Parts: sequence; structure tokens; C-alpha cells
Amino acid sequence: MTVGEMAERVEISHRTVRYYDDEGLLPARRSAGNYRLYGEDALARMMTIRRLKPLGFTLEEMRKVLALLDAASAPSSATDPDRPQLLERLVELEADVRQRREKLEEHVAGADEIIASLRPLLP
DNA sequence: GTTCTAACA
DNA sequence: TGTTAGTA
Repeated sequence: MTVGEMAERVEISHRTVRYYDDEGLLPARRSAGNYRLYGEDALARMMTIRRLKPLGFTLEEMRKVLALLDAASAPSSATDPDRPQLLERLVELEADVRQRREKLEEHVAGADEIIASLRPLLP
């Protein structure tokens, strides 16, 4: 698929999809006419990126997360001599995401308080 | 009409 | 990140 379709399917602006390519976060293949081309695999990665973004991950951090996920999913992962290291990093990532999730809940609680404070002011 | 790059806001 | 300009 081209940028336009990718952007539409993941609900991210085409401008941002191109940006991710330029930044090497999710490199695209190129057609003969130099158009960016993406496969279903790329769509899955884009969705992962979309989920990471609101958690506050920087592009650099997302790059590392994607690389870790790739390494962990690779067929050779099972026999990788550094499997323990890999698993350790996955555990750390989970803890990190859990922590960010908590922060998000605090934000939601804050929003609820604002809403509650508005209630008595409204007709 | 869509995509591309570059540049400005 | 949105938008605009000039192309392919």
C-alpha cells in the first residue's frame, strides 16, 4: 500500500507516516516511481507506534522497542545465546509500560476532577 | 487525483 | 505537525 492508504488505515496523517520513514522509525520500500510502499507487516508496526506515542515514548525509544520486539519475535530468538538478556529487557519494557499506564490513569483522574468541578457551575 | 521533496509557520 | 509550492 502507499502512504495514503497506510495513513488512512492506521488513522495517522500521511505527513506523520512520511516523517516516521524519514526518521528511520518505519522505513518504507520504494516503487519504481519512488513512491513509498508498505506491506501488512508495516501496518502492524505502525499500529504499535501509534500505541506507543500516547504513552510518551520518544521516536528513539520507539526504535528500541521495535527492535526489541523484532529480536524477541525472530525465529532465532529461541536459540539465541543472549536469550536471558532478551527476556530481561522484555520484562523491563513491561514494567516501563505499566508505569506509563499508571501515569495515564492519573491524567484521567485529573480530567474527572475537572469535569466534577464543572458540574456545579453548569445549568 | 496521489505522491515526492523542501521549506515555512 | 499542517500546509504550500512545484513535480512526476
